[in-house]
Amino acid sequence: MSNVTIKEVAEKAGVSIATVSRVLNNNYPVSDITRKKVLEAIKELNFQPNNIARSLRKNTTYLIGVVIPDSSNPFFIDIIRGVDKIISEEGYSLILADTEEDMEKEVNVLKKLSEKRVDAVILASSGSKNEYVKELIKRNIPVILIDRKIEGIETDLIVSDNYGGAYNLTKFLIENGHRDICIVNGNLEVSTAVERFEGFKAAMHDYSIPVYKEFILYGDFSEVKAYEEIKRMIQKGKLPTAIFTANNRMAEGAMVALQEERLQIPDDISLVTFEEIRNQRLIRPKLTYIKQDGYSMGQKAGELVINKLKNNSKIMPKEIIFVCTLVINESVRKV
Amino acid sequence: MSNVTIKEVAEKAGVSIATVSRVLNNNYPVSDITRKKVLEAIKELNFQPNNIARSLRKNTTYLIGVVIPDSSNPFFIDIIRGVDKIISEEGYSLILADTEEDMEKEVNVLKKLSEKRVDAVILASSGSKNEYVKELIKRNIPVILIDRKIEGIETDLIVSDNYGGAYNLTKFLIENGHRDICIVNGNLEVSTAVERFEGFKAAMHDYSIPVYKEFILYGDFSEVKAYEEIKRMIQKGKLPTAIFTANNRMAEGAMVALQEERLQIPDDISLVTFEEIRNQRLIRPKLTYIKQDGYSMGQKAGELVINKLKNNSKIMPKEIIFVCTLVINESVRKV
DNA sequence: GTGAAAGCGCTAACAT
DNA sequence: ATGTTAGCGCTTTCAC
Repeated sequence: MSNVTIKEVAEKAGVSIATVSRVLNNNYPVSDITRKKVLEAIKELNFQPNNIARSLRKNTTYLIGVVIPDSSNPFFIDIIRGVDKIISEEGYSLILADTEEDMEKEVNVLKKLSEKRVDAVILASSGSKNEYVKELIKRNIPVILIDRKIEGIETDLIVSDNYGGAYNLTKFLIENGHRDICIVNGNLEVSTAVERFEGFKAAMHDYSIPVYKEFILYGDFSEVKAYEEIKRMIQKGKLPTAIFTANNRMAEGAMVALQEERLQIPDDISLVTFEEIRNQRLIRPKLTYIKQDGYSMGQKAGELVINKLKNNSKIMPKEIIFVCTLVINESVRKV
Repeated sequence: MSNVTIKEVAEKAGVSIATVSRVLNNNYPVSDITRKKVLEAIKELNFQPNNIARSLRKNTTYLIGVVIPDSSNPFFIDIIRGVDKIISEEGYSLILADTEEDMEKEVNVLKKLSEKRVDAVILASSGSKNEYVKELIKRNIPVILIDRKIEGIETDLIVSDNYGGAYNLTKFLIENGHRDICIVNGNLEVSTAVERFEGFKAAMHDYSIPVYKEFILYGDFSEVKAYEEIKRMIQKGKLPTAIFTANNRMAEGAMVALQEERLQIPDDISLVTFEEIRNQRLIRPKLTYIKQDGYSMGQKAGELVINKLKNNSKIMPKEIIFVCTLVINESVRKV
């Protein structure tokens, strides 16, 4: 039931509150003897500084908002872990918000974070348009975009090379003789989905392979939608020789669908995906996929934020692109 | 670069700051005409209330700390999601902290949360002893323990029936004819590990089956430790007919170890585990396991917290036990 | 090296 | 229904 303040400490130590503040912050000269008295009083009273008062005064909360679209996707959890690793060492805490791929929720969440006066926001957006982000920047809250771009926002950006990765993944299929390739897209309101689709189309184009409309499936990054779309395609009867899913969750949905339809990977159909699925090592066959490094991306975001906050730097916004590597396993057959 | 305050709004609207506060909080009568003026001024100035000032004044932050031991374990992420679901609807934000099964980190994290004046803490502890938690409670910060108990703390508690679940899981093995059963324990400083071990031993005892020392493995809930311990046991040459791992991560480690040693589940050896592994559906064989409901546990924790905060209730601490169900799949052979 | 005092932006008790 | 004002707990400028 205690709520000891600096004032009580000052009284107990027989000094002014200013002095207590000085030993607390260690930023002004204080004689050894008074310092000792103050520290003793702090210990005896079990005093704990009130960071809210400090925040009000200094206009900084040591809070960083991290906004992700899907906390059931381990990729975003990796990002979280990377961010936390870096910022917690510097005394910051992480406010986590999951928008569930919903732009309306995203705006509400950002508003809430802004009112709570977070020092910065790291955002993996649910769309490619979000005017409210400009509001944050105007209010002097640095925003770091991670994984997903937003149109018309000049700020730091940390992304994977989605285009290049998708291109290489498609190329790998083509070089293995595949021509009838099905792509399961993510939500095309999101930059990563668009870029992966573009990379796919570019590779097909470069090898002069037609892209059939019935092999372009429109998913939304969720497992269930991918599952449904693939099921529907199969039941229509015309099958591709290979499927490319635009993220890990949709690959999981694809595997379940193929399993249910008794289509063997890779004998009956090949499957590749962007981003590793969970427990890859225990799943047969192991999928050929494009590896992203969410943890490092998160760390990088953390570093950028800290740097920005410490140096209050008006440095030019950085754009950091993580190269993705192609990991070849056993889910592609030569045709 | 803006930082509009209530004062500027008041000036613009030609009223006092108290009136602005009143329309903001909507808790005192204000005439329609003044309200309209104020709202207009707010809109025009793009005013946003400063929650730090409000927090200082009202002594509440609408921040809830959630402390977990391992954010790479989807069970704890489920808990987070459940908590977030409930509290975000009520305007609260979630500060996430991962202690990585490290008690020292845990204490530091709690200290930080306390200084940041979170309204409550939901804690899945890394150990069964944590004196600092008492400190929080003394400081009037409600603490809800989730998943893991702490000795000598009188507070709300949300746990699985670890003892019962482990008992039933062991019983299932026994009823399938197994006698040489190996258990891979979690960190026995943690209540869940102890209770699962106790449940295991009780079942063995009830069926008068000896527990051999060489079949008691001491893991720490991590995949790698379980992997190593099982490898070591196998290489010693004496094999059980079944293995019981005390959590999902260790089951994953076990599967990798068995895979590498070319031991087929369940033909060469049976495997069961507490808590579902990731992507269970895609892994052969599907494991027989004890299902926990992290999401519901998290929701329950959220509800308890909200209830506590809203009613400032001095209700007796609740102890909520989630029954665990045995899910029978194909990883156990009859012997 | 230390103290007095202003003030961060808000809420709420007290006036009117 | 509205205004005045004290004060939440701290930091920091200005004196001395």
